[in-house]
Amino acid sequence: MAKQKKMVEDITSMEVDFAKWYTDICKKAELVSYTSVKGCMVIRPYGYAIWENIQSILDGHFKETGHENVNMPMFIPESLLNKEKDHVEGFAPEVAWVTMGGSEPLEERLCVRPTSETLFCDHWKDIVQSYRDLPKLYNQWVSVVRWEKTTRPFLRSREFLWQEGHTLHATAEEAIAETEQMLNIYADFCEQDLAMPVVRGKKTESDKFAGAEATYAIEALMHDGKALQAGTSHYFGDGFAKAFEIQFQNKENKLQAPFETSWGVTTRLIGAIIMTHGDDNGLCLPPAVAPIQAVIIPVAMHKEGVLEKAAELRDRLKAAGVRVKLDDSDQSPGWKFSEYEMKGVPVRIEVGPRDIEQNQCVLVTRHNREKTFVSLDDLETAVPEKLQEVRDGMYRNALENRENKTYRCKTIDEIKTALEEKGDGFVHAMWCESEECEEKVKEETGAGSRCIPFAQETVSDVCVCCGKPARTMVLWGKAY
RNA sequence: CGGGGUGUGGCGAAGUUUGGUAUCGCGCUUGCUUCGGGAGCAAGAGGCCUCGGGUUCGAAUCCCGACACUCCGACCA
Repeated sequence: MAKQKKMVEDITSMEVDFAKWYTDICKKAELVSYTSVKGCMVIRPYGYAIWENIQSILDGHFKETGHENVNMPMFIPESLLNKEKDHVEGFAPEVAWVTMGGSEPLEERLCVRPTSETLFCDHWKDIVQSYRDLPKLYNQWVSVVRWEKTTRPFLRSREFLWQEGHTLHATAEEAIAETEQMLNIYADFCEQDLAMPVVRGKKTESDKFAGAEATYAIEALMHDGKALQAGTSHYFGDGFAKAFEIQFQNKENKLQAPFETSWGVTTRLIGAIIMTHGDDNGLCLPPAVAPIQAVIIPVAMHKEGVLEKAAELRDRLKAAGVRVKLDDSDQSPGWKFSEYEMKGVPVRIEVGPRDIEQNQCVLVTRHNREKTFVSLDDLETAVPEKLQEVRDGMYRNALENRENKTYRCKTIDEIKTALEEKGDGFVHAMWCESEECEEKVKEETGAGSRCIPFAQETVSDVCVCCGKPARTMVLWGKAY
């Protein structure tokens, strides 16, 4: 893409300072605002509307696959959190504690949920007796708290919004299938609706969720070459069930522990959208989740008939199912062009007296700024077509960026050279499956193991680190 | 949690070295003229200078402390 003239002077250029560019977008596009508590942010209406769209699409998929929504309390008694050993050890360093009720100290302190496995287990213990009670396919849309040391809007905040699915099954096979199904729902959603290519894979032993038998994840590559985990799905085996004494009678009339899964995506997805698609003019939103899919900007709107025509177009598009906004505020057209570009609205529609005379309007797509003239008669079909074009174009750009920044390396030196010369990115390299080698690669190159991709390829026969026979190909990268 | 940087109307900054009426640009309000890539003129409104303690006749400015933001590492969705 040709280098575009920078129109919004207030946004720091990506190339100058990517981190500052990111926070500029978050503030200028009115997605978030800071509060007086470190790491806690206001998600403003425009940012929250993106989340609502993410929610409604995913929630639909959850319901289609038989899940029900519930709501668990936000407090977990310390004794409950302590029941699964690996789980506590994983989360203890970052939980917030409630120790007082009013002015009275509590008998037992309560943790503000960092995740709710323990609550679901404690509940299931009471309600599951028979194989007929299974499976339990639950989900909740809530916020959780993790006392992070370094915080950034959407990417790492102390309180964040997410959905956490928790399911309980009679057999391991069924639970494993559930884990895979949910990972695929996430991956398809990211690729189709967020126009963001992801790598599906399994986390290494050292990187899996606290208490899990296996953790699966989708990994995306941001514009600056850093990796971002966009969603996870865990298989717990019967470890939690045993720790929490959940038992059911199977068809053979024997007591048995059930098998469990959990899976989640968070508001971090909004950060992923920003860093995958944004440019120096601002946000660029995938049409499926854009709060405004098309904005109508009347030109010379004081002239007779312009506003009326614009309002008519708005009503027609609304009836056609497009999330459309008519901006009839008294800012100049040029100001509005920049404003909605910064806010990432996928399609802009310009209508002025000249257009009306010729029964046409101008459609401009955000991701490439291409202009096309369209007959007003065809608007209801032309706009949805453009939205699809934007999604496809955004996906192609993101995929191209990822391909350009994916390196295949046979030695640690090759990794170092690639990252240094071509910039941060994904590295495909072989691994012997020893934790020492995993650790050493991270220490020497800065790139940790992101996952073991399902789509394997053979870069070499030997481990990138120790030279012993390789067992798997790992996706490496510097992570957010 | 370790190391740097910053904190002044909504936003971005000057002023801090050398203590003395809080300044500029953008934005905001009102009016008129404009309108196909951030319009022009005119008149206005808006500030316990992050917070808490000191020093001083007097503190945005000096001293001590807290908090927040931010960048670089370690940990993490």
